[in-house]
Amino acid sequence: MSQNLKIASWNINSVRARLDIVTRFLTEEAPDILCLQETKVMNDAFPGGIFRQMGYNHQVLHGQPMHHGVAIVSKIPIREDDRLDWQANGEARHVGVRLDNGVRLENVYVPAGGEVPDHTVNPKFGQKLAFVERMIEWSSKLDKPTILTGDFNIAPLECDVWSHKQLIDVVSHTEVECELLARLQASHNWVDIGRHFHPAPTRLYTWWSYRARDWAASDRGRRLDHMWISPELLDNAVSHRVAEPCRNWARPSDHAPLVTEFRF
DNA sequence: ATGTCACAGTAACTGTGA
Repeated sequence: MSQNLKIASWNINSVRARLDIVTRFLTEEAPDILCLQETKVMNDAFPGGIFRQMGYNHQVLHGQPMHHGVAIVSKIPIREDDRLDWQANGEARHVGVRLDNGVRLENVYVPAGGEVPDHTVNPKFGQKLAFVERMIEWSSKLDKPTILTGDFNIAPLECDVWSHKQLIDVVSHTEVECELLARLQASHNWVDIGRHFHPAPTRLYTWWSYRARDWAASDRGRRLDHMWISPELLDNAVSHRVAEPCRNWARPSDHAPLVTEFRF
């Protein structure tokens, strides 16, 4: 007996400010599980009742005041596995759960890394690199089929940004970041499910700055959000797409959701 | 490219992070 499972991931840029669009998304898309990043809310102020009304009765929250914060809401049982602190500074950037079928689901919000891609003058950039280094140590020891998703804040391929030439020195697309992400991918032979279903150089942006006068017309996007799976799950993956229209909804997040369907 | 968001502290702004 096979089970269909739809998993979505969305950097929501404040879950409270986005209640209208997140509920619209759940109504239209009806994923079984939604991974959120940048919830920007403490756990006791998380609008869990709204999600419960929509059938998302299983919720694992890892929030903090003001910044960052991740959460997983689900229609099917999820059991909390861990909440790791890959920066060792107390920020809420990861939560991992286990599904009843034994698959792990890891939801991560990698640090943006500040403006200047030089850790000697910008400590945030160093923290971002250290964060991913610790992820590599963790990832290389994983021994269960795992789905790793979230806002990685790195656009790894030339076709993952609107201009490779103009962004090569911009944090999110620098050589050191792209190499680090490649090492993370190699550490578990992760399958980049976005590129599995939409091979390079297909345009597959997930983020567009708020600062553009017309985000869609200029289309200066980057692929910062990702869903990776253990190789043994590849046969279970049915489809994957970026729900780009959500970027055009009223009071949008600057990220669009990822939607992946599995069959187990 | 100083453009646009959200949050919190202090009271219509400023600072921070993105």
